[in-house]
Amino acid sequence: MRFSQAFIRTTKEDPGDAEIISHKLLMRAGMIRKLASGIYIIMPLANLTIKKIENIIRTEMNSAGAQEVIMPCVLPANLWKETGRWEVYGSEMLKIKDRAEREYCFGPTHEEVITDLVRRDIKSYKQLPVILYQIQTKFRDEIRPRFGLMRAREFTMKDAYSFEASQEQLDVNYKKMHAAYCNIFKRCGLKYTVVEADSGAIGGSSSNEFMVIAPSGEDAIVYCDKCDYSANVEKATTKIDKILGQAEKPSGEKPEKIHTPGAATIDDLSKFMKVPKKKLCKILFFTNGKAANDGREDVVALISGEFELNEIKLKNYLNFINLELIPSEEVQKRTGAYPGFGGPLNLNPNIRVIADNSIKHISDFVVGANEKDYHVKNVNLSDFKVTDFTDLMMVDDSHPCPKCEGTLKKTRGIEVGHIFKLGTKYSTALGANFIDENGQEKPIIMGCYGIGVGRTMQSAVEQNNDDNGIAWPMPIAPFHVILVLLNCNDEAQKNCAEELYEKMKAAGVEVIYDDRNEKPGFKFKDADLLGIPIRITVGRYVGEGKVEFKRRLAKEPTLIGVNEVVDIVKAEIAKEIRGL
RNA sequence: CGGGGUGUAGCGCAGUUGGCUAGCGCGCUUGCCUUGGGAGCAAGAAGCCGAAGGUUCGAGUCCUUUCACCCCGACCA
Repeated sequence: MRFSQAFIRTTKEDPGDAEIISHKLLMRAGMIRKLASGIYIIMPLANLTIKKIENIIRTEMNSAGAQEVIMPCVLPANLWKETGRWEVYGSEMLKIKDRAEREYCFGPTHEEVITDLVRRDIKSYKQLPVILYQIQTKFRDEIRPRFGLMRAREFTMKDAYSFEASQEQLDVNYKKMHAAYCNIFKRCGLKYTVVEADSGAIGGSSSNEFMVIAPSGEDAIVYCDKCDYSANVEKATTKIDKILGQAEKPSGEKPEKIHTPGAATIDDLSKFMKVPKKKLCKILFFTNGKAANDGREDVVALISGEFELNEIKLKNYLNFINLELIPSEEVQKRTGAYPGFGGPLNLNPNIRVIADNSIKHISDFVVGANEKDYHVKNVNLSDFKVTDFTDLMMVDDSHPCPKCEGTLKKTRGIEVGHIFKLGTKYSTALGANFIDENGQEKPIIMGCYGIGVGRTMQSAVEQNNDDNGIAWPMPIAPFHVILVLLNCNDEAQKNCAEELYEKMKAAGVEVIYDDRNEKPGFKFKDADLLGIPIRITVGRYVGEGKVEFKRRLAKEPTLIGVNEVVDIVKAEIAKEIRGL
């Protein structure tokens, strides 16, 4: 490709609406353009990278035994109503109607469609297992799109679905997919980690996320400094007894009301009463948010003041679709607690009280008195009712590893892939059954596996850049080589560059040839911004039969012979693409 | 949806207490000049100041409504 003819427009300045480096660089390099909030145009240069990522995904999926299909992006409502997700998925689903007022949505995910497909065509265990995948456009009407392709509303996703006759088969396929994902992200040149994850709205039993480590990541993850444990904080656990110790025997002293004027937060109260945070009982008030006459349920959550409450864990435990805080002005009426000075004593008798396991590890603790400016000390578990104990705590940096004697470290990640063991959630809902070897009808067991293609591209930029621009990993670079002709008016240089361009093309090297009549500095800046891994500069050494070879992140170029260029370049490319 | 902010040329921005002809930088066009890290000079094109309504002799500027976009939170590949 000649740069002079390429549809590439770079800018010197950062766009006004980009926040993170990868978004700025993709915009400045002219690789993506915004059409509307969360809706982007993939420009020709970015498309080359996208296609490379897709092909890496394809080869890995195919070699894991998956078969590519293409499902529609406009999906009829009836399937979604069958599984109940027409309502559950909520306003994130873009719903549309055709001319006959029939309802559709723009597919946010494809479990319903693929399960419907399979239930029609698979009847016997002999047809199982099977894995299908597609690379296709999804639309999710995100509450808040941001960071360019990182959280777009319209985006390209590779979604794969596996169908099995037994849990063992699912385990095998899940492992295959796990391995394929590792290969994919490795080949894309990403530094990533696999974490235990919450399965969220998709559902299912266990799941893993593939996280690209980056400070701009939207997810907090923890990993052990000694073993291989790592998890999304949404899911992470720890050893509470290593933090809090075992509960001491209650002192036997009676609960006693204490005047604590203005001490409405854990920090204030801890200082005021000179009691460690862990011996304060934090109380929070949640609801599933429905209207009072429409199945609304309020709950009270308790946790030691040492910890933060993990709302995801609570939401999952309660099996709520929605979890929100009760507005503080309504807390008293609905729960019997006084906000700021709330406690588990004398709550409304029919309200559910869910306590974090940490409460079991403390004794003679302090709770709110449900009265302004008062708390109660010397309280123990026997003094109030708890409906259920469960794990509700938010694991944090330096907490103990749940699996070994190590310590957890916290960092941030970008979720580029997510794999789930779905089980029979969708097959049961849609009646996707098969006959097993004993003639018994059973629901098909399923797994599903997603990769954000655009997000993967942008993550690669987020991890591979410097002050001058992008530095693409070789396997996903839009071009491997940028050939820079420094002075268009110099016949010797021009002839040399033209000849090299033709030779490289003939040798199958993916090369962009900067033949524009611009000054050298201008061209170098663009070459760096675009992030092409190898730069060949045709300049002042042409007379000596030499040109300059420079890797994108190298400080200085090295001189190589004009006749060596093709071989050197090909070797360099092969090394990195094969090496990964 | 709650909170905060921004809409002025393709991009990045300035425009004060309302004032006459709306500016700057980058980019774009033409010419000259120039060729090792986003050169210089000259000439030029390009704007319904997001939209609608209002106040006023007069609105980019004040008021009302509305739309779009961005940031912080809950959601996700």
